[in-house]
Amino acid sequence: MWAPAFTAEGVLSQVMTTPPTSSRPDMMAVLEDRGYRSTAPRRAIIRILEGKEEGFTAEEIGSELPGVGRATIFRTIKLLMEVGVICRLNLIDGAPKYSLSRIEHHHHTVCVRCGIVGEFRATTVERLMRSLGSEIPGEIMGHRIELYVTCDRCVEGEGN
Amino acid sequence: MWAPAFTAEGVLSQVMTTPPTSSRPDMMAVLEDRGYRSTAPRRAIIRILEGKEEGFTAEEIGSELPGVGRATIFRTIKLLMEVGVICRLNLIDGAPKYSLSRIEHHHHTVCVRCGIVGEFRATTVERLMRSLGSEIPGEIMGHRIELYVTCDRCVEGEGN
DNA sequence: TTACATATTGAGACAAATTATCAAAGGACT
DNA sequence: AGTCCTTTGATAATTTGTCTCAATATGTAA
Repeated sequence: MWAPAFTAEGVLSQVMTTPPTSSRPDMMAVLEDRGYRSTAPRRAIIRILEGKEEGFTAEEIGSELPGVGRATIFRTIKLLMEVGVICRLNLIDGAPKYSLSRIEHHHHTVCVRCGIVGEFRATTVERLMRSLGSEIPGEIMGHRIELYVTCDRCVEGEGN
Repeated sequence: MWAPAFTAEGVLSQVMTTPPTSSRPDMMAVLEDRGYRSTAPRRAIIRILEGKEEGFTAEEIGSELPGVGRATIFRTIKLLMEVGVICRLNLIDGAPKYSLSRIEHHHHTVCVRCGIVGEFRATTVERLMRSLGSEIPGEIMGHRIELYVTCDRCVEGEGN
């Protein structure tokens, strides 16, 4: 068990990494607000997700919850993405991973070695995106930025 | 058959979209330079790829080349990615798609409706990435930016 | 141009990540 | 409790790749 890849520290509005304790939405409440029912499997999945600070895979959740069907795991993940409380990202090789969305709009860092996921938000990024908008044809609907890094932890443990 | 989502026009170093005729590397030559053999299946795949202006899927290539084994399609795509002449990107839902790399380093626009892919390069993006580097823990190894848009064509044909 | 060592291919099994089907079970509301 | 509609689990099917392995094609040296 270890601390998240990084925490906010000395960074201002420019670049803002997420402290692990930043407030998260009550995921079940969000679902209920949208008319979805509060069921035991959903609550179980959400409870597991709440402990995930650095991204997770569907398989990971599944194996922590034998008893809950695989299809339900995927259905719930999909639902949570729809309502915006988790989001999907891709490792360099395209392998899927999910992450909690604790701050409105953000982007991810993914360690190319261990796959650990971090979040950051930078107002400059948003500003840039807005200005790109006027140069690029079509209506911009959204964007995704993934920063591939070698996390501090992997840099240190280089030799093993 | 239709024109690419957009072409360079009135945009300078700031944002630079790719004109469809921009010079592309001779993909087979690139492979040979790396010691890979020039085989009939590889040449066939590359010939198809050369006609793809807006991104393609592996399945698409496969169905245009019955006769070439599925494994070979994937192997060749992988090889071309390794040598850097094509790259992989993800649709909003995570579905994979590939695109020719006609400019060194670039990013993609993907239509959320029709999936058509465009490329752009913006020096501002690179500058931003460099500055993010100093704020984010770990060594930045690379990044991926995808802009999800509704392309002009889909905006027009709204009602069908 | 033949001859060989090795790279490449195609078929098909296998794997991972989802999605679809459908009958059974579970919530919400009266 | 009863009803209606949502959700679930099991399992089949799909999609996107990778692996194995025997058969074939290439590049190069003779």
